[in-house]
This record gives sequence, C-alpha cells and structure tokens, in this order.
Amino acid sequence: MLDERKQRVLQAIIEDYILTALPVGSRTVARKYGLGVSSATIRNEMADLEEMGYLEQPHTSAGRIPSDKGYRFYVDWLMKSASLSEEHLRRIHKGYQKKAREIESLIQETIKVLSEITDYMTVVLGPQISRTKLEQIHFLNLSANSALFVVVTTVGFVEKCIVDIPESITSDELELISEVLTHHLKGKSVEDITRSTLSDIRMDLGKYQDFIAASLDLLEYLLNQRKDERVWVGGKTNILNQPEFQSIEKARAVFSVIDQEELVRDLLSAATPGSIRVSIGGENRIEEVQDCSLISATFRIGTDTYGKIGIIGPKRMDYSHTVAALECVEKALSEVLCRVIGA
Amino acid sequence: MLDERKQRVLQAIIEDYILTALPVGSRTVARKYGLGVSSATIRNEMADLEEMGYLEQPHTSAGRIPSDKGYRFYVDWLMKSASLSEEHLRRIHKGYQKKAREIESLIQETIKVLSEITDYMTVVLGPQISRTKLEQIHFLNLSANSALFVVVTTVGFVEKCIVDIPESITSDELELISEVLTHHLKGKSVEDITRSTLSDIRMDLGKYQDFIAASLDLLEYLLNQRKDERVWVGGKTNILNQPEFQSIEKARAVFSVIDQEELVRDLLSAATPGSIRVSIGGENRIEEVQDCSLISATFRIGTDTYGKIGIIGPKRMDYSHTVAALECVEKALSEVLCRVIGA
DNA sequence: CTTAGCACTCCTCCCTAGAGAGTGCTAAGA
DNA sequence: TCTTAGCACTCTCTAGGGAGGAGTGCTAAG
Repeated sequence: MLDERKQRVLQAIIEDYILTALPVGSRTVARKYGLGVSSATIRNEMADLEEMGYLEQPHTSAGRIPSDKGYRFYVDWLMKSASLSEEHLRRIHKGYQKKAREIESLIQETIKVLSEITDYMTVVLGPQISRTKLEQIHFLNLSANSALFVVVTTVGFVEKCIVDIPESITSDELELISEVLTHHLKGKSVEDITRSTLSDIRMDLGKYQDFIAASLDLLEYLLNQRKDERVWVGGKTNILNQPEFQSIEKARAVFSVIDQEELVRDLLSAATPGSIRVSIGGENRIEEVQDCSLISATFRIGTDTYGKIGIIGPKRMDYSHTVAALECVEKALSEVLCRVIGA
Repeated sequence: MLDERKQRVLQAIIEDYILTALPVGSRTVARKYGLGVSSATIRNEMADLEEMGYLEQPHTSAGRIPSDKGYRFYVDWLMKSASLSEEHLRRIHKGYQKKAREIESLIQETIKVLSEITDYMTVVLGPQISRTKLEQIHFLNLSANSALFVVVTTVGFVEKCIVDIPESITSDELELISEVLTHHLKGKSVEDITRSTLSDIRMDLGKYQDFIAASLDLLEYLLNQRKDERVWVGGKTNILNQPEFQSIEKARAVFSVIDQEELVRDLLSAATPGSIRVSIGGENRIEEVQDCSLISATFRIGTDTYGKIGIIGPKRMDYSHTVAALECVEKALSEVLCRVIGA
C-alpha cells in the first residue's frame, strides 16, 4: 500500500495531467501542490511510484504520466466525488421535462445531455427487446389494403410498421385478428413463441394462415433483428477536441470501433447493474480503445430489463466529474422511465 | 469557350487530381494522358487555363490544381456519366429488399448505402411533415390510465407516443374520441388547424376538453417541432479518410456545420426537384464547407412532398461516380416509396 | 530523511543546405 | 504561327546539426 505522501504525489500528478495533458515534473508538483517538501524529495517519490508501476516516463528527461495502474488507484482510492455545477444540473433536468415520453426520445436526450456536459462521447445500449414481454399487438386500419401494425411490449417499447393487407380481410376481421394475437401472445417474449403457441393461433385463425405467418415473421424481424439491443451513439465529434486525438489515426481507430455495433455491445458488457463502473485503458478488451477509458452504468426499464450507458473519453478524462454526471443523469432518466412506464 | 485541346488538358488535370490529390504537372499530363504534344505545349495551355481562371497554382514550382470554376466546367461539360459496378448495383438493391417498409428505415438504409458506396458523408432532410395531410389519429388503449397515441399522415409518416389517460375516460370513449378527431382533422395539415376547427371539435367533445387540448398540443409537438424536416446524417467518419481532412482543424470545421441541423437545412436548400444538383466549394454559402462539394437530389414521398438527399465530400470528389450512385439510389428509393405509399 | 547542487539526457525548435519538382522563357525548327 | 527542346529559376520539402530547455538521477552535506 502507498504511504500518505506517495498518495498525495500520485494524486497531484494525475490531476495535473488530467488538466494539462502534459507530463508532470517534480518541480510542478512541489510548487503547485504544496506538499511542503522540495522537488528533490518529490523526485525520489516519483522514482518509487514509477518502479511500483503507478507512473510512466515518456522519455528520460520528461515528467511522469500516470499508468493504467495509476489511474486505477486514483479512481479507487484518491478521487473525491465531485458535485455538478448548478448549470449542469439545470441542463439535465430541463432535458427531461419535455413532453415526449417515449423511451427512444428519452435515450436520445440522455445521449445529448451527457455529451454536452462531459464533452466526451456517449453510447447507449438499448435493452434486449426480444426478451421483454409482449403487451399488445394491433392492426390499425389505414386503407382498404394497408394497415399499421403496432407492437407494444411491457416496458413501453412500441414498434410499428405499415403492412399490406389482403383485400379479402375486412376492418372487423383485422380487429378480431388483433385480439386473438394479443390474447395468445400477451406475456410472452418473442423468444418464447413456440410451435405450440403457433398451432394454437392457427386453430383460432386458420382462415388467415398466410397473413398471420407473415405478421409473425415481421414481428420477429422488428423486435429481434432490427431493434434488439440497439446501439445509439452521440458526441462523436467531441473526441476531436481532445489533444490525444489530434493525430487522425487515433481518432479513426476509436471511430472504427464505435461504428461497429457488435463491438460497442462488447465494450458495454462491462456495465453492471447497480453501480457505476470505470474501465481504464487496457482494461477494455478491444485493442483500438486502449487509449480510452469507459465509464458505464445501467438504467432500469421496467422490472428486470436494463439498458446500458457508456461514456468514452481519453484515459486522461475527468473521472470525478464524469462519474458525477453519469450518476445524476442515470438517476434522472430512471426516474422518468419509472414514471412513464409505471413499473 | 475553351478549344478542344484546352478542354482535354483541363479534364486530364482534374481527373488526375481527383485520383491523387496532388498538384498535377505538365509532364504528367503529357505522359499519362497522351495528347500527342510535348510538356512544353501543355505548359502553355496550362498557363492559359490559369489565366482564364480554371486552374490554380499552390505555389510557383508546383503543378496546377483545379479552381472552383474549373470543377464547374468539368461537371457541366467534360464529365462522362459513369455507370455503377455490378457490385454496387447489387448492394443498392439488396438494401431495399428488406421487410421493413417504414419511411424512417428506408431513409436509414439510403444513408447507409450511399455512405458505403461513395465513401463520403450523406445527409438526408425529411419532408415537411407539418405540411402533409393528417390521415388518422388513434388512441390505442394500453392500460387503465395510459394509451398509445398514434398519428398517421398521408405520406406514410407514423408518429407515436405513450400518453396518460384520465381514469375517467373509458376504452369506448377513447375509441369515440379517436373517431371524432380523425373525422375533423383528416385531410388537414398541422398548419391548417384553425380556431374554427378547434371549436368544431369542442362542440363534439366538450366533455373531454382538457384531454383534447393536451392531445392537440402533443400532436403539434410531434409533427411540428420534433420531426419536421428532420435531419439524418451518416458516414461522418468517412471524411477522415480524405487526405484534405488530415488536419483535424478542417475536419472539425465540417463537423461543426453538420452537427447543426439548421445549417444542414440551409445547405440542402440547394436541392431542387427533378434533377441532381452539384454545388462546388464556394457555391455553398456556408463558409466552413467551402472546401467541400455537395451533390444533392430530392426524392418524392407521396404526391407533392419531397425529401432531400445530399452527399458531401471534398471538392476533389469523384463527381461522376457519386452522381451515378445518387441517381441510382434516388430512383430505387423513390420506387420503393411509391410502392409502399401507393401514391 | 531531506535538500541543494550539478552533470547528464533527451526532446524540441530553428536554421541551413541540398535535392527535386515544376515552372516560364527563349530560341530554333516545322 | 505553332511546337518543342533546353535551361535558368523558384519554391517546397527533407535531413542534419546545434542551441536551448526541461527534467532527471546522483551525490554529498545538513
């Protein structure tokens, strides 16, 4: 374990580096972060910290920068929890006071507000819709041969799609089909639909067999393939503001990961319910983002359905402020969702 | 007007520059684009072309690069219309064969395919929903105190939103309200709703006055503020692949424009129905994108509702290929839309 | 254990010189 | 009159070298 003074030196170096992005020298630590000892003493401490793996030296005559292990120690032990400025708090609450109460626009708002107040990149992973329970399935008649197919699941997810309707099916029949489908599928997830469910439906609606089959296909496509664990990204351009990404190459490496939904899902698998998690540099398994840190959280939608939020910035990111922002936003979001869904 | 040989020289320079992004010298033109004359002759022609404003010289001992005027001449007179590769054609048609027929996912697909096959950035401007006619308004009962508010407009736009319902309103009453609202508002656009419409509705549904007022507010918010002339952007990271945007500064300038929806609308005001339009460099009024060119088109949704597509790349973009791609995609999209909407 | 002092290392910046690319001009040839 | 070879000239780009500066590690004294 590090003694008191080593901790203070480490903290000073990390905080200065977060601020300036420049290697920190012993003189700076001694002068700016009055520890009451000379730079020579600090130098000895720094040499020790380097040997222990908390610091690194870009080259012999440069100051030190934190290593992953250093950041980890900082996050776990040294970091003081920050509180958000009045302005940021106002911004967050303003965002959620809008009229629209759909999950989708709430998620959009979440991304926007987090990108704005942190100046990093935000990603959100939607819940596994395929595992939520179906609540209602309805065909809303639009014209003689088209209808709006609406699927609602328990956690307030609504998917819709315009479909062709055989001329032979009347408006009343559509109503009936809607009712039967809802009756048979309510409380089931898309994954739960089995052969026996299907044959039950066929029993009741044999007459419309083809149409039903097509509708169920569509249902599966809507909830399973297209929207399941959907990925949203925002604040992408923010990372161009970070000095570590001035060299296009690095920026491109990060973008190349973020542009692949699969990899984003992989990254966010780090998020665990109930707490904010910080993944620093090499702790992320994807190579291209090992110069980045990820701060992640989950938000609850309904009883046991979770979405995930991640904030991606340079390793040198302002951890305490970002954690505070994510905490606050997650809370506000969960509250609104709770109210909206009534769970 | 330029004589035959000057045109061929100009064309050679532009095409070489598009390929290499390097100033083109007289030797290169003479050798690679066999015009049957020596480099000295080409040099004279180039000096003439420069004097006439078609070419520019970065510095005395560099080759020439095209000016805006040069590109303009190339696009208007010299460019041969390209045809897309088999592979690209397949990619385009595959994209539109998916099941989902919503306008929104079609637009997403359009952006994706164009960004992929051109390697530039794509923006789409949705139609002015506020000016399309309302087709149906429906409350779909979800629970004792919530319903799904669905609004459909003639061009196949569907907006939805979960709303709270006073306990006092029953399922049957909701049905009635839906019918009355649809009856009064069908065929009107949001902009068309007048005081007299409102008082007509109040006449029929006075009992539910507060609820109706809230619903109409929401309607206006959904169609007018939130989704009207919506902006989609894709392929943002592509521009980092262009050599002219290696210096973060320039990339940031472009992003800063693209991130502001108002400016994108402004940019795309260049698009005119019926033809593909090319805006080169300074022809764009927004300063930050004067190093870029914009190729734009409109696509028809319904009878007289238009959306706009724009492809943004460096001035040195491959105009003929991009125009061909946009032409083809626009056609495919319009066809699908035609079929879907049945207009 | 702390600290002042000092030699040392290595990066960064700036300057210069040389190479290379491409030009414009000139004069000769068709 | 148009074309072309030849050549001097201009300007950029790159490599190399030295000065300056920041920061270190070590040593010896307090």
